[in-house]
Amino acid sequence: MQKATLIGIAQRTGFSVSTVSRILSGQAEKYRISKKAVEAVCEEARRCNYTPSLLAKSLRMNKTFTLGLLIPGVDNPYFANIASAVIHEAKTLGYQMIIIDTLEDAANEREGIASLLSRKVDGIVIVSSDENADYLEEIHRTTPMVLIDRHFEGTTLPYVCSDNRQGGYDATSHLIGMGHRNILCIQGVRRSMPSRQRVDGYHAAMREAGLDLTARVVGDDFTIRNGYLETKLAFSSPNPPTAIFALSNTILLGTIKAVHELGLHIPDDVSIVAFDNQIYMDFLNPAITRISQSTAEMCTLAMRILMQQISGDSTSGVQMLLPPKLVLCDSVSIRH
Amino acid sequence: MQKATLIGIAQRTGFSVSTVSRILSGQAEKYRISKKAVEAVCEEARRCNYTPSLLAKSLRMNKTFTLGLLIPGVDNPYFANIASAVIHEAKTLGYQMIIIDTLEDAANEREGIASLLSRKVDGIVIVSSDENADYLEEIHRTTPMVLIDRHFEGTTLPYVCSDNRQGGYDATSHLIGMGHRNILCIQGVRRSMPSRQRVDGYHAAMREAGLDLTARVVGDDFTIRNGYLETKLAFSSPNPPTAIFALSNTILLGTIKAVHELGLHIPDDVSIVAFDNQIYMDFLNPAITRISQSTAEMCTLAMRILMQQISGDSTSGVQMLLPPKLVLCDSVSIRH
DNA sequence: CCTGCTTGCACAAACGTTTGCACAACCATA
DNA sequence: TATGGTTGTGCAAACGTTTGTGCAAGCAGG
Repeated sequence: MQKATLIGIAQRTGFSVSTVSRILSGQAEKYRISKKAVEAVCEEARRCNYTPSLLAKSLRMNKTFTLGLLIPGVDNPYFANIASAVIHEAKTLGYQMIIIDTLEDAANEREGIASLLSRKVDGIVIVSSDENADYLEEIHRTTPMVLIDRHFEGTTLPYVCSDNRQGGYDATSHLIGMGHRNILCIQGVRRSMPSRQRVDGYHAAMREAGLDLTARVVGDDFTIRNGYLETKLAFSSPNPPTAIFALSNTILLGTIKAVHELGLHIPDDVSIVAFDNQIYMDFLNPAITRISQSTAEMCTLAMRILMQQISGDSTSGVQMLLPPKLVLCDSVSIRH
Repeated sequence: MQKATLIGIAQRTGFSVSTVSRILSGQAEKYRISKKAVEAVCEEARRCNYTPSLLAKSLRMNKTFTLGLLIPGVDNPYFANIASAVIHEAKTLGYQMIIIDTLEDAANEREGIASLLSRKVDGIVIVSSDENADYLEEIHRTTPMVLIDRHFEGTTLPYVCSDNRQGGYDATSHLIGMGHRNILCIQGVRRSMPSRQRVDGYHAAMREAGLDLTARVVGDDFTIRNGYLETKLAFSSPNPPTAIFALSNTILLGTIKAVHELGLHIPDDVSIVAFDNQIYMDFLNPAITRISQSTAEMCTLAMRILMQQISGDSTSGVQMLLPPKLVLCDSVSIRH
């Protein structure tokens, strides 16, 4: 049986394994290997369709050219964007990605990380669903890692996230500027930093406008269901909001569904601002005013930070917040 | 330096590598290893935080517990759905997924496959962007593989796809049944089987209704841009359609944008039926009548087929078409 | 003819596992 | 006292690479 390995080729060409290895890894002239040998080996390699085993190579070199990405939900378009950007970035850097969907569950996350470590990935990119950073800090002592989208307080872990507080503030200020006082804020997973900071920004803007008392924050999930439920609840209350700040694209969809069912119109009956910038938001009628995060840039920067760690540059601990952008559309009306 | 490997543990506990291996891989009682040994080894393994190297294990066992998924675009929500389903299915089966985004490009696809083979993945799931199946057939001779969503003619490669012809037929029939005669069909990537078969179904329905002459098929891409362009073009023609059949969710978005810009209303001025079932379609105003594919089921079945190949059951060559479903919403009006 | 440099290649260890085989020690039976 | 089975463990090969070291042959200069 013909084996398409260095050993097989060595036997069939009569050269040693080391020579074959050097030739096939492009180090022929560095080791001054004869033309004859190079040709014979290449010829045979082509003939038997040689594919180097990255497994063996990785074992020997202690490098896998593989990275891990953990995200809370591939199905959420926002995270799909992140996955897409990370995959492309990785490819241009010569890496392959293993994707793990943690479903917003810390246990899944840990299990996933264990699996990645066992596979000796060269680095980990993570949108964490964990409550605190201790576990990750521990891992980071031995493995390159970068947080994306969600970070932790008081940690030295490198991260690239949006300035969510600013985003929350901008969105709320915009609504206030348009004359709204009774603004409902529907948040995502409470423990997550993005949600907390967006809410912070919301509160800051409300306070600044002397609206502390009318501030209302509800919900606890980045899901359509959550947006739907909280919107319905709010409008069955004695004092329904004139505007809603939906803290994610999924929450937005739920809100819209509820609003439609209630027979209300956007923006005449209720104004809406959402977080995230999904393409379909342009096609909703009306198009949704929103806070756009620069996902692509976030991923590019994160990957750069990861690569630095991998290549051993000790300039670790880089932490960045990217400014979000208010995108004005047609879902906010003036309130007199 | 303390090494967290079998060898290290063996040295530190005084047992042999083989004994340690058997203990740590849960074969202790099979080999009748003493309680004392088991305890000592487990203790030490815990202490030094032992993580088995899947690299070494894979090399030895010739099995990586890793699969590859190639898709034309993670950013397209339809493919994101597929990725999500495949990842979950894989996880329950004990596999990890490497995701490759081919961007609808055959060269990327081949490169990606080469990379996967080099990593010795146990199997490949693929939504192919290639023109024909020759290359894949070649690979399939040595590697378990299953096609998803897109298949090829006259191939023995196993696949699980939607019955796109049926879907195209159903969508078009529905429009015809509602009184439409001038129906524009905006297709996706022409060479892809889904697009071709949906168009086939469209033609069949038109022919059946004696509308061969008014049939019109345009476009060549599963993108928003394509939908937008072709819709604009169609409405600048002397004989604009009364209904549009958009062959994907992305094309639909482009069409909607164009329709809005043209100041037309759905469904009063123009009726629309789309392919794919994305959640946001429910939130467009009006909600879009569509042909829904059972993505989750498709992936489950595909993974089952793949697992059969991996476990060596020679019941290969399973090819399935799943029936799509017409979901009636509000984007089609009656035409008298 | 001896020395020393270049050229071209081979040997063998190492990476961290799994596993077939061997084997010593012990015990029970004949 | 042999014989034979059980119990607990170790040895070493194998998986497919990379790479430091060694070395023989050829050649030039003294």
